[in-house]
Amino acid sequence: MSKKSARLGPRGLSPDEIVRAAVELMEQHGEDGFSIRKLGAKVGCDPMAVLYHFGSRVRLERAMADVLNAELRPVDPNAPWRARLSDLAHQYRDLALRYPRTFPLLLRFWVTGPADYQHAEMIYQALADAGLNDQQMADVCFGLYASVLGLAMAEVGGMLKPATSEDIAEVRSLPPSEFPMTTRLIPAFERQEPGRVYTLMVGTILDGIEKLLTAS
Amino acid sequence: MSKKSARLGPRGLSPDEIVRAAVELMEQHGEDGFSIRKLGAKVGCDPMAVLYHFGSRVRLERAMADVLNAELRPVDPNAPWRARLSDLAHQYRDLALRYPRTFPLLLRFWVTGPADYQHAEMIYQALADAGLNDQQMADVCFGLYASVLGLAMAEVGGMLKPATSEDIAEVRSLPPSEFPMTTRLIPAFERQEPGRVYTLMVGTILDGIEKLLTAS
DNA sequence: GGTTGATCTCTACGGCGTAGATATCTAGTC
DNA sequence: GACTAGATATCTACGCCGTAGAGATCAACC
Repeated sequence: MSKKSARLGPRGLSPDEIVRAAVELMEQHGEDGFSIRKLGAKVGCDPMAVLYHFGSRVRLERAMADVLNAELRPVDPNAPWRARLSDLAHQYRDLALRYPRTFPLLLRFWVTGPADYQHAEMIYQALADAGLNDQQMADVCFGLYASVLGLAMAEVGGMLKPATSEDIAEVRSLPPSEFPMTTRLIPAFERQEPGRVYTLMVGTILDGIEKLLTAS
Repeated sequence: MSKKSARLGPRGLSPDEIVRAAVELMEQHGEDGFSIRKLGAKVGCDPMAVLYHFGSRVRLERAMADVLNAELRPVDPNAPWRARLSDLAHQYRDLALRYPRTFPLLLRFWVTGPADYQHAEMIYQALADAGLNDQQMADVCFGLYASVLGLAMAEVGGMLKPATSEDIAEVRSLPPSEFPMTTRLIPAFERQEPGRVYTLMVGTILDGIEKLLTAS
């Protein structure tokens, strides 16, 4: 039961272990500190063994993205559609926070594997329950997914961080006559909380979806 | 008047020309075909001359992102706030379509330079005219920006493309019992139009922002 | 015990970013 | 016009990268 791979080679390497080590390496040292050679050193094998199992660096990265996607859990199908979509959106945020340096791979490979279809199915279901028509469902599903990933990326990319004193200093140096709103908002920047921005924005998008219903 | 740089070196290289050539090279050959050595060959100078002017590859990429940002034009301050935000959102989409291979740099460097502050100021103004309070303005501005960039990225990354026959075949191979919605939506996938998805989604987000007003 | 095929390692190649020393050119001073 | 100082551009070399291709190793089966 502890061995999941039926057939292992002489070295006992399994692709699963390798890709998990890859994600760990990426999280520890970031993109710049990530290479197939270092991954080989980490798992204790020749770098070419990694390439034997994955074919190329790009395909390894796809597999890494798939590892992240596989951590998403199904939403409660009995919950209201808004709760389901909100849940899923926050799961993506949690994923981004848990794997900040690997998460960007999800943007490079929009569809990483079969698991994606299951997530999409959940979104379609929720949108159908909301009452959208087929065309709207297809469009909104893509749009919602792209927006949510953009929001999560902004967070791991550092855009949603509360402003540092340097940021504030930079904003203060702007001429207030040209940037009246920006300077006026300085106190708001200092109160920036990524979680609140994310939640507010997801709620805003869901409100917009709800509006679609009344319009049609 | 045609010379914009007051002081040029012996070779006549200007950072402006170099960075423009860099964007062109990126668009022609993509990220994999982009390197400082090739850029040097393109502009006809030693690769190290490029690094002399930009310090490092990362700083060059920042400058490339800034070139794209600089192409955004101010929105009409007399237009209604929705029209202004919609205009700006579609400008980002156009930018992505015009520079599909360089555009991802905007996600790597959320703030590329001073021009960004002017765009942010426009958004703040629009949101203020809409009637949001300060905290909402700060939060929504970040969230809107992240969402719009996510949508634009999805488009250049290929997620919003109309489904190819291969995609359709892949979806058809899913068991309809497990993926009832996904299989039902196949006709909608075939009718996918990136522009419509983008417009719908931007409208949806703006609707959500409007809803914020009534709530508070 | 020998064969076979999957697994893994070794070696080498061309390309990369860039540090550091060096050359070249311009502008300013006398 | 010669001299200098500093900006501009080049040259060389280093260590790293992804990966192609050939070869070694080993488990499973006849």
